[in-house]
Amino acid sequence: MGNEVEREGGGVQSVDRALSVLKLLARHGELGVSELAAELGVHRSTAFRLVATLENHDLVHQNGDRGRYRLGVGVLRLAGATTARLDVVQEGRPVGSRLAAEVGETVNIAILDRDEALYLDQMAGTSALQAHNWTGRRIALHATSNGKVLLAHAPEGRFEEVTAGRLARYTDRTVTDAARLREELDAVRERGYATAVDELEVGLTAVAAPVFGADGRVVASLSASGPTFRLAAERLPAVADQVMAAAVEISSRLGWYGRARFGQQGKRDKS
Amino acid sequence: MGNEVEREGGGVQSVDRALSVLKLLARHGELGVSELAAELGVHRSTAFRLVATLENHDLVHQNGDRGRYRLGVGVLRLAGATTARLDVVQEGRPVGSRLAAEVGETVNIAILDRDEALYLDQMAGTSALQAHNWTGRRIALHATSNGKVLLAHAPEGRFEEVTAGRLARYTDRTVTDAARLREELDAVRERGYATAVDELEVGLTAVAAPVFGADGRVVASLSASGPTFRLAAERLPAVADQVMAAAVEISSRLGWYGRARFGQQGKRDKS
DNA sequence: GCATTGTGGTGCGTGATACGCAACTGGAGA
DNA sequence: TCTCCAGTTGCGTATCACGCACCACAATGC
Repeated sequence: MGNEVEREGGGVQSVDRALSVLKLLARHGELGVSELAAELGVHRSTAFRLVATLENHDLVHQNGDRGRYRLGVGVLRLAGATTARLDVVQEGRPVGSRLAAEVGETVNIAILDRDEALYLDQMAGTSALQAHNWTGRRIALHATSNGKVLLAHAPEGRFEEVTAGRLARYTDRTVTDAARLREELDAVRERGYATAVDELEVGLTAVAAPVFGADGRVVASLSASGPTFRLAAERLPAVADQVMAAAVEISSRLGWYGRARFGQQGKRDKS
Repeated sequence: MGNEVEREGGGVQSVDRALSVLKLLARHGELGVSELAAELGVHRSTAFRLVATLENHDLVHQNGDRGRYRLGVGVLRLAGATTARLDVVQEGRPVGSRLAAEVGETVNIAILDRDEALYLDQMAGTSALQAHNWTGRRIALHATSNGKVLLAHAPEGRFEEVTAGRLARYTDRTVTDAARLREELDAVRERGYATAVDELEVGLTAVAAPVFGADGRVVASLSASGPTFRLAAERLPAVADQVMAAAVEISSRLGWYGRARFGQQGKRDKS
C-alpha cells in the first residue's frame, strides 16, 4: 500500500487505530465517524466499527442517537484502577497522610508525564485553608516545586525540550528565564528539595522532594503546599526536612536501598 | 443481521480483546502475558502483541524489563480529557462553584456508574473544614446523598441489583435495610432531594439533588456536604433549596426544558 | 553446574477477519 | 419534496492478525 502513514503505534493495526481514536477524542473532544475516518485515513465503515467496539466497552459514548462520539465513563473506571494500582500512590498514601497531619498542609504526589507534571494523589492537611484539588491535573514543570523536582531529575534532554519554547508566566515571580531555571534545578539536586513561592499563584507556597524507585531513578515527587503566610521563608527548611523524610520513606517502600544522601536513613520494608 | 446477539464485545475482534486486556488489568492490577493469554483464551503471542500495542500508546506499562504489565499513565491522560469534556462537568463547574461559595460547603458532582456512584468533580467551599477529595472515587449508592438521588432515579431493576446482596454498614446510621431504603428513595423522588447524615462517616452530612439531561432523565447528582455540626437538621431544607436550584440550572444548561418530575414513578413496570 | 521448566519475545505461512465498497436510513435544509 | 450528508450495514475479498515453532533468558531442581 502506497502512502503508509508513519506507523507510530506499531503492533496490531486495528488496535492501534482504535487507540488512536481515543487519543483523537481526547484532543478534539467530540468527533463524528467521518472525521475520525479522515484523521485515521481509513474508510468510514472501518472507523465506525472501531468506535462501536469502543462503545461496547464504555470507552466512548455517543451523543444522542446518531450523534458524534466522545470519551466515555469506562475511561474513568480504568483511571480509578490505575491510580489505585500505581505503586507510588499505594505506598505513598499512608506516608503522605501522616506528613499532611504533621505539617498541617496539603500533600501531593506527582509524576513526570511528558513535559508536564501529572498530579496523582492529594492528601488534605489539617489546616483551615485548603488548596484546590489537583488530582489528575497536569501542570507546567517550571512553576511548581513538584515540577522542579521532576525536571531536575528528568532524563537529559528534557530540560532542553521544556525550555525550547517560552516559559509561561503565571505570576511575576514565575521563573521564565531558562538560565535561571537551570541554576535553580542544580540547587534542587544539591539540596534534595525544591520550593516554589508565589510562582504558580500568588500566595501559594510549596516544597517538594524526590521519590526514588527501586532502580534509583526518581519516579515521583512529593510536595507539601499551603498559603505563603503559613509557609514563610524561615519555616521552609524545617518543612523541607519533613517532606524529604517522607519521600525517603516512600522510596524505601518502593524497594530503594540507595544511599541516604540527605542524612535520613530510610526504614526498610520487609518482604 | 441478527444471529450474534451474545457477542459481548462485538465489533472488531482484536480491539475487543485489547480492551478486555485493559479491563483485566484494572481488575487484577498486574498480569503477565501468559496469564492474559489464558484469560482471553488466545495464544501467548497474540496476547503479547496486544499488550505491546497498548504499551506503545502508554495505556499499559511494563514492570522492569521482562516483567508483568499494569495500566499506564496514558489512561490518566485520557481520563483528564474525559472529565474535562463531559457535559455535566463542563456545565456544572461554574454553577457548582457558585453554589459552593453560597453555602460555604464542598460541592460534588456524581454520576451513576453501574452499581456505584462515580464522583466526577469537586468544588471546594469557603469554610475551614474541607472534606477529603472524592474526585474519581466510586462509592456505594445507599450510603450517600448523591447515591440515593442516583438510585432513586435509576432504571427499574437497579434497586433490586443493589439490594440483592447485603448493604454495607459504614456507621450505625447507615441504611442497611432494603425496605427502609426503598421508602427513603420514594421520599427522595417526592421531595426532589436526598440527605445523608452520618451515614457514610460520622460527622459528615450531605444534601443532593438530581440533574436532568435534555431527554428528561437524571444524568447526574449534585451535592453539598460538610461537617454535621454546620449542616444541622434545621438548616438542611434551606441548603436543599439552594442545591436544587443549582441542579435545575445545570439541567437547563444541558438542554432540559421540562419541569422536575418529582414523584414520577411511571417507568415502573412491576410484575 | 547442567538440565528443566517457565517466562517474555519473535519470524513466518495461512486462513480467519477486518477492511473497503456500495447501498441504506434518517434528519436537516433548500 | 428533493437533495445532501451524516451514521449505519451486508458482502466479498485481500489483508493482517493469528497460532505455531522457536529463541533468549531466569529461576528453579538435582
